[in-house]
Amino acid sequence: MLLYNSQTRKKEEFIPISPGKLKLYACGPTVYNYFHIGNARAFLFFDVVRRFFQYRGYEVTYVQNITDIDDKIIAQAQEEEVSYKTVADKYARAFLEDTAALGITAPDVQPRATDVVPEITAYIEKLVQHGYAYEAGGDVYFDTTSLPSYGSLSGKKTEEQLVGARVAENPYKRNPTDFTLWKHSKPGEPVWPSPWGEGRPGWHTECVVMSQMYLGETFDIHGGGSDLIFPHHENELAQATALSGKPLANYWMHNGFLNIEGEKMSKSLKNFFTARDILKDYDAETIRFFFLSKHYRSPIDFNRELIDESRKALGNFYAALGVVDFLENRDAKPDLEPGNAEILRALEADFITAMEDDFNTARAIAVLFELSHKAKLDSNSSQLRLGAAQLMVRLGSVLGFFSDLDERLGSRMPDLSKSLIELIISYRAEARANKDWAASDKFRNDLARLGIELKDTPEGCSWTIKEQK
RNA sequence: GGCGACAUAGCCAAGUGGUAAGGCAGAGGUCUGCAAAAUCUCCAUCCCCGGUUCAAAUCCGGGUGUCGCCUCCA
Repeated sequence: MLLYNSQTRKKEEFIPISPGKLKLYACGPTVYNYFHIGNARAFLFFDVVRRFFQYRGYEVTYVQNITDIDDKIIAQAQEEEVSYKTVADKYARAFLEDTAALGITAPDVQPRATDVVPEITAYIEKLVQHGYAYEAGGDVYFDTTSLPSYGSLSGKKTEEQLVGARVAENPYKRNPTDFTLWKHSKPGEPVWPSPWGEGRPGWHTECVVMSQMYLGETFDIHGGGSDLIFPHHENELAQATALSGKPLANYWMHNGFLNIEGEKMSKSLKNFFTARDILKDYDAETIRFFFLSKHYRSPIDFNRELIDESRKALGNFYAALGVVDFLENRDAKPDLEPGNAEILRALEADFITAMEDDFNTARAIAVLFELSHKAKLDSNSSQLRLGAAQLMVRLGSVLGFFSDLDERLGSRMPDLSKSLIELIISYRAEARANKDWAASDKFRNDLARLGIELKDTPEGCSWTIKEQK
């Protein structure tokens, strides 16, 4: 298993801390608004990381924080003219709803910053005691010059930061790169007690505390979007290194950004899409396919034409399932000739190889297409076709596809409805036998209007429910 | 100013030394009452210029172009 480690900027062989176990932490949302489609990419990707390790037999512990203390939440509360807590609760709930709608399995632990404030203040106290942090003007800052290794994750040296000069002047900071651990409160802001007076913790400390609480001093993978490398992850690492002298995570993984029509997504350009909005137009698996069809570290351009393409491509998988009557045969054990069994084994190996090469999901999807092709090919034995379809579903599930075959393939439809459809099809067959094409086409068109698509095959007429969206 | 990424067919996208996966779109054939589906066939020499090598999309150097981070941000 090769992973690209952002810290070393190389692909490295993955060696778990405990054999057969994966401890994974990925940064979750700050709940000040509905999360956008770019966030969705990160959440989806780490969902796939988790799924793949599980498929490979790992016992995975996946922790994702919910940041519910933050300046942006305070600002949003003022804008909506409601309480701070109302905003945090509202968007935390929306986050859970929308990730579930995207087919993302909930992490094993989803701690909230507000639940761990005492632990955070204790952590900051230790940093102060050991000389890595100092109080100034009611705030507490981390002294970046106290840690020689500061900058090792992002490759930034503290001296160079002075040149950039984009950091706002703060008279209390000893060094421009020092970052806030604790902020004193202004009137009307939510507060928690601390040795430095009432205030609230900074973002960087929340994450390091929550990750170590549930995963230990050092865990396997820490992930998030590439913009988090600096300063967020750099600062988490600095705090952890200061206190433990050990790495926070052995591997740092960061997904690439998403552009909208070739431009950076931003509210001012009005090209800002929430996942919630996109889910109104596209189903979750189409969005998932769209993201996974490109490597996770590459930037990706989001536009409707490309997602329409993804939808069509994904439809091929379902077409293959329809061809082999998958629902009726999903549990059947195909009786494969040795040669055919070997073909399927080789394809599964290809899939694993692709995924073990730093999560090459694009190549993994190509394997699914090969399986789909095998399932559809008339000249293949019915046993091979079924076996290919079953493998396609099994491997596709690792990527998060095929989550609701019953719904998608229509077997949840009440038997009465099914019987009615079959009845209409039998009338149409009668009309066709009498070469009454007008009647035949009317039956087909009327059913099509209801979203039921008929296909005449050599074995008779089959029907599928067309995707609604 | 510092750091980094990317450049493959009309579009999307794999591919880090041995002569270009896959998807979408397109063209033609088969099948079909028609449609759809299915199936068969076709469709690139990898931004430019040098270099290394028996051999490079793949390594090195130099260009050009696009993008990101350095400030809250997935």
